[in-house]
Amino acid sequence: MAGSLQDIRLFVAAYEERSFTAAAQRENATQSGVSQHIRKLEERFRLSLFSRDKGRVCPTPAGDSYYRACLDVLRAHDAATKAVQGFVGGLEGELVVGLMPTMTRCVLAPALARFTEAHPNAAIRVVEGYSAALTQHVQAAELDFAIVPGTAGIAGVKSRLFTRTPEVLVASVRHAGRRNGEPVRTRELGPLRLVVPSRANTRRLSIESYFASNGIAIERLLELDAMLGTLDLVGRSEWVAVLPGIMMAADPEPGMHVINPLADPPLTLDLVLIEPARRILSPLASAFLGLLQEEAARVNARWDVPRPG
Amino acid sequence: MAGSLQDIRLFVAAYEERSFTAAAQRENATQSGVSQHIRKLEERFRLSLFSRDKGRVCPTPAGDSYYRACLDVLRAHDAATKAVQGFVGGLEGELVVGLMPTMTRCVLAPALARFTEAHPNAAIRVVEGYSAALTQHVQAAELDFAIVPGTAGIAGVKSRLFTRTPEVLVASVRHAGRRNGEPVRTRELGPLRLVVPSRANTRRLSIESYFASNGIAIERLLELDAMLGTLDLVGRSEWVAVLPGIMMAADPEPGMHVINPLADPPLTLDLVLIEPARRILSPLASAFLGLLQEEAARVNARWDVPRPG
DNA sequence: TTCGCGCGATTACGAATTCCGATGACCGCG
DNA sequence: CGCGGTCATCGGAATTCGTAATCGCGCGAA
Repeated sequence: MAGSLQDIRLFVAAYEERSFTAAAQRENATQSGVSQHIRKLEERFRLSLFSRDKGRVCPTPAGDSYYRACLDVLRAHDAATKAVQGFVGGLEGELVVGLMPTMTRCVLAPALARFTEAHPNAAIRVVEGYSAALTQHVQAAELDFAIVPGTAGIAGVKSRLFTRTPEVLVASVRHAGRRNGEPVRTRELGPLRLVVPSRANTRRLSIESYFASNGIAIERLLELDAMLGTLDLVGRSEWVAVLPGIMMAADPEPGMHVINPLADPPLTLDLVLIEPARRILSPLASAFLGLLQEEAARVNARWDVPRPG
Repeated sequence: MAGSLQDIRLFVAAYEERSFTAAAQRENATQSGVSQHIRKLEERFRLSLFSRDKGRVCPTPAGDSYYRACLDVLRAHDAATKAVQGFVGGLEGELVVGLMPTMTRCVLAPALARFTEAHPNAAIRVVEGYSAALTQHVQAAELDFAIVPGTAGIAGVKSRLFTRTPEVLVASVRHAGRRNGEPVRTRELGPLRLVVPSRANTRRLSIESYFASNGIAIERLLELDAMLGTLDLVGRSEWVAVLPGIMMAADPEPGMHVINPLADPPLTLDLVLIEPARRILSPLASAFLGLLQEEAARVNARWDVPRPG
């Protein structure tokens, strides 16, 4: 009842060769097969595609028209095949990972680009969130894994160090008297207007204790959980913030911020990988994790202090 | 090895329904069949088109891409089917007819238009020629039929009257003092500069004898076998010609010629249909002949003289 | 004219494919 | 834990497909 591609292939061959026999050879079939297929078409359409008299086969007007249309079909089929071939190679499957904004700002994009390139037929979904929400999702095994700030162990969640990144001081280029990139000594810091995350955020505690134990005066404290808002405020005012270096490697608005790693002593942030304890990382998850780790290392290298000697 | 349209149909249905079972119902197949077809595709491409986990099928990126390409294939196939459906109805076959210029000037075009409309899948070829050549081709059975001026019987050729058309006097609108269309009496004709066909043409004899037996003076005689040239010459000079009315019903350059049927007595030309004696007219040939005859009658009516009373 | 020769149509039969129905595994839900 | 839904799988039936052999026809050579 319904047409098949073989009909069309053989018809096209017969049309182009002007011979059933030649068409059969070209298409690795037999003259009889070609004849049958074309007869099937003619019966379905209730009209003849070829005129067979005088020993030669030559197309009728309907055959001419059908031939041109059939070329489109074959071209489309070829295109479909080629389209899908672009997805071969690489791993397959689905992947959902949770990342905190610290990771999504600089590291995610290049890792994602390499991942989709290497595994075109993998479906990946990234959810951005803070540690509490991400940990919860990992517990529920709704995420293959997540990257969060180092925390205490949690039931049902397996964790290990993902990377360590220096915390950096971020200030406006117009108000800070420092050169971008060079380490800043704590004793050189005057009284600061400091933007910090809320107490729900793990980093808040370490930042406060760092400033306290190094005797740095804090002129004012502003609690802000919005990362984009923090960066904007810092860029336009005398407020400064302490942020993970891994997210400040590339400034989307160059020249707006001055970024200086905290040195003497340094303050670092540990990012840990958490995954559902009951599962093991899928090959796809491992692949993406590897890429994330490579990109994280590349970005962290930006803040490597040249050692003396 | 090679893809089939059924693969594509079922894949598309499964993609759109997001369910093998629903796809099977839609395509009048079984869930098992759908599953097998899609597995076949996936094995050929060596990648998965659907992700089957958690009880639902959802397309992979490759599946998405393949789906879009498959729509093009199905559209193209539909277009091919519809294209050929435009040719159903009417007769089929091949037809070669021979016509003299007398027929091709006014009668052929409308007959051809109606013919191709009514029999879209028929292949028709018209060869233009003069009676000798056409008769020869009919003898050789290379033509289904031909229309030629009435002649004596010829071996191997069956003939019968096709139509009778009045001969008309054609002159330049600038040199003739007559109104277009009205009959001209022989005695009103002064000495003429007359263009005639060569002696090979059947009409030459009848034209000469007509002028002789009606005592019309011929100032000069010009032998011209080129029909287009004759018309052009007549349109631009004092030369006149006698031509079959059936070919002068529509003047391609209106206002150039004055055309007057010869009356008192009238001169007419008999056109006869000739066909190979050993064959009978194919249905296609009959159909075209009928149309030619209708159009000839319509054109001849242009010269009907309103009868008194 | 007659005789091959080439080409397509037709037929019958064996092979391959497709299709179907039943069964099994899996998941979410009650 | 059973229930209803899904898809995968399997074996056999039905269909399609390819093949070989044969026939008819037109053409060209003898």
